[in-house]
Amino acid sequence: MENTLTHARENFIQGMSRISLFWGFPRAMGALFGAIYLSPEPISLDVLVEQSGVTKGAVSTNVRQLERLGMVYKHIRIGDRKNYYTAETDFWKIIKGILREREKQEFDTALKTVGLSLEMAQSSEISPEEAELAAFYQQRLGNIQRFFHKLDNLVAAVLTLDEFRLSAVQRLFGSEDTNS
Amino acid sequence: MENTLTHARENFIQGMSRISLFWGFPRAMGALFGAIYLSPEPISLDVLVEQSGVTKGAVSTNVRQLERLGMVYKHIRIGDRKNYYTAETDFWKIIKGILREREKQEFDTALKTVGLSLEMAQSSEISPEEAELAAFYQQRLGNIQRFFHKLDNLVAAVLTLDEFRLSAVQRLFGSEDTNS
DNA sequence: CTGATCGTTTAGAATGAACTAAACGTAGTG
DNA sequence: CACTACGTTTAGTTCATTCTAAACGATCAG
Repeated sequence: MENTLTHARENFIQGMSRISLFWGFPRAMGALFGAIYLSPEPISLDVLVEQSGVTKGAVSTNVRQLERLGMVYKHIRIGDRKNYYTAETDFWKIIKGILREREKQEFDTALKTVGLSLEMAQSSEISPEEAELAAFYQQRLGNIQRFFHKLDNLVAAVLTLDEFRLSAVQRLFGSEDTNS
Repeated sequence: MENTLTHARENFIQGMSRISLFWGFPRAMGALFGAIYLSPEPISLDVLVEQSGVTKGAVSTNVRQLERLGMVYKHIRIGDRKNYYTAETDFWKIIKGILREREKQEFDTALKTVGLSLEMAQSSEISPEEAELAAFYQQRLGNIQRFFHKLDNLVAAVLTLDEFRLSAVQRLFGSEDTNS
């Protein structure tokens, strides 16, 4: 336990918990990914329990989430009832997976809602004395709708980038490695 | 209440609540921004209470958050103790503000944590029999550190884009307005 | 068939954030 | 100087999510 590498791992796992939480995932998910990522061989559920400090049930649940997001992979060995996990090491791929998973879907419902309000504001049942307000609504709702479309397209565009083009884009803008 | 425009507004406010929640903000924040955004004139706190269905205390708190994020502006009228608010309509500016506010800071702490673990893994106090594992840790931690740096730079790059260049970038990739 | 060892599921507890309601302070008004 | 009309703060409650612990079911070994 007073091992330096163990400390490094524990610190990393803790950091990944924070990050996970920040991105709206359960704390345990980050911790588990951290542990799996720092395992040189496929890691089993019981070792995960020990290294991450998460109970068995939670490990079972959260590891499945990770799998669903394409962040880890399950390995089954013949004649061995344990499950072993390895981490996806292509982070860019992970990001893309997550964006696809949640951002996309949420964007659609957002657009649908704004669209509905916009339709209402364009409705013919609006009395003359409200015409001015209706025009204002139409303008504002139209603007936000266009913006969401733009953002949606931007995200979609980013999703088409592969690792190679990503670097290219970054070089395009700047300040690569200005520190340390 | 059976007014069409009112329905449009209520639907929009509700949608903004969802979005707010999704981005990790309180539900009330989105609702309030929605109400302010759809007000043709600077809107006062009591009207906000009425339109958003949020209580006075919460309005006071959340509206200040919105102000801090640069999403709304406070207007004071001489000889009038009420506060009036208007919405920032440049959404790109808003996004940038939010990114600066949270993403940036969180990225820094993430990088610091990974850096610390990496240092530990490079420590000289590591026994020979752990050398192999240490090398593995160094590799993995180095990789994730580089990735975070890349991502950080990417976000920073996006933050430098103004409305004009943004459109240019989007046109660069694609599918502008393929629907509706 | 029995026992042991897995992973999964579930019911309940704990945690933390956000909302409500009410008290508070303050600034204008008559 | 009261009185009223504001915005702010706070204490307590509600609510949703996540974690734990334990029961469960299934699979493999002997």
